[in-house]
Amino acid sequence: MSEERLVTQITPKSEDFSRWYLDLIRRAELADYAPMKGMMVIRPYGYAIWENIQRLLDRRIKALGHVNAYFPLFIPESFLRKEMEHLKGFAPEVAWVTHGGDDELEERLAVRPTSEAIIGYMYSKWIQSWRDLPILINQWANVVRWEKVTRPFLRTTEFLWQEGHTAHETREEAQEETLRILEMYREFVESELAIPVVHGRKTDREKFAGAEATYAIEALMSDGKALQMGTSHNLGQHFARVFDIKFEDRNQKLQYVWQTSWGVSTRLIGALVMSHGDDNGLAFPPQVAPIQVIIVPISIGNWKETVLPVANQVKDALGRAGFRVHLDDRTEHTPGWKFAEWEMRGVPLRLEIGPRDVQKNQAIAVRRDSKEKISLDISGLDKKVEEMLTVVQKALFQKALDFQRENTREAGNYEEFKKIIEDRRGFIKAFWCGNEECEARIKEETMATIRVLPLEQPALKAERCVCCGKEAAALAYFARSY
RNA sequence: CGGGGAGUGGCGCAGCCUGGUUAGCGCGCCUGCCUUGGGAGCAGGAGGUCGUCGGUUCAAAUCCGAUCUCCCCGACCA
Repeated sequence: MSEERLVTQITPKSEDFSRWYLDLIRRAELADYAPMKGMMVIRPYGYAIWENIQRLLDRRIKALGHVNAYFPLFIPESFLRKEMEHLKGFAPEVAWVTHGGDDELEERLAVRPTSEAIIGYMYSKWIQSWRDLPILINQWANVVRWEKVTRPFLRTTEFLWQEGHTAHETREEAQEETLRILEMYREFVESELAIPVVHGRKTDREKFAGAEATYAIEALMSDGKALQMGTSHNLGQHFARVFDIKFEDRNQKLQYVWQTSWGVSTRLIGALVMSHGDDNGLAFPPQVAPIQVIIVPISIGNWKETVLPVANQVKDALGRAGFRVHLDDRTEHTPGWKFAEWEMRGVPLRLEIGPRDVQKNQAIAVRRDSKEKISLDISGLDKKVEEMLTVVQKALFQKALDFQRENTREAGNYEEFKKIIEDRRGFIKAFWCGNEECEARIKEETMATIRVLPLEQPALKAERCVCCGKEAAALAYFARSY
């Protein structure tokens, strides 16, 4: 019966993945539509996830020597125009400010779609000597891209992200930084978000406008489509030349700096929904869950005198131990209703405390991911909770990893490739000749694109391109993507 | 941006084709009683002017036009 009721609220995942995703985001109060096209409000329950992501990622960014700063939201048009390749990449989706009050501006201002231009300009003022390098700056900001098709969290007109911008003395240093960040993202997403990824280089066709090389982490969502989770760009000296970012090197020669830029966005929240959610709702990894432990008192008889005080003690104890814990002591809902509600909201661990439990000085702990129930002694509960959250975190990752492995297939020829994409989706590992025409043809005919070229490439012998049959240049991961 | 579908109390929908009293239904919400170990029950009650603007008409949720927004399918992207 509870299953039937849920169905009326959230479309089952198997029936319509897209509606399931949208229903869930609104029912769980992660976000709501704003009245302007493509814009959303991130509600407190959703924003709490972003705060957790920020905290956990910011720690890693700083551990690698970066510092935070903040650059302006507006960028003069002439700055964007200096880098035509960059401008062409973003021009169709830039929002322009043309007036200040009633007065028309002499020069239009772009609402930043990304900050390379304004940061490049500032770096040119700040950098003179090799002693000024490297510059390792990160910014937490909002950016605007006037996208034609939008989806909550996955692609919105305005979104929140973190963008790192570094400048280095040598090409090698910049490349090292680019890969160091890629690894940081991989480790962060896998260990904190419990989402397994594949990582590697993007093809020229898919790389960032103005970059020499783009690297990315990509994950498989549970509908078999890939989602780009983060990118790290080696910008070479493109922007340095345009913005005249020069320094006198150790040999007293004037040269341009070598730059990188990299970012992850609120899209990660959408990835959490699509990776771990099921027909009962969300399932958050404990590391980023807004609430890690929900306490539901079993309200029977004089529970307010007997059960509630114990529940409060447990809440306080877990709170002191550092857990994000919430006690649902509302009187207008039954325990059963609360069970279903908090499962839908993805809380990883539930503690049920009723009169019987109080008698025995115990609580019932229930995992969101497996529904497994066990009794725990209330004394020393924090240790047990810690253990269970660790187990849930690992189990979610393992489940997602199993899914990724089951849905990563090899295609030896184009017929196989097409069949897999049609029937199963998922990742396809296949060889590619390196020719952009094959890449384009595959996209045209199957809607699949090269997500990444893995960094660790097998030694090539007589392998053939899955599309044209000519000599292969690289192994690639293909998928249909968001 | 092209093709298709849709906007009616908080949510999900019916009504529209064939204009005509107080715009219905389920869930939710409020009050009371009674319940509470997997989304309880009964009784009473509040809440909408039909996305927005304009037109046709004696009369518009219903017909016509424009516009905004959402969803799906394609072309473009964190």
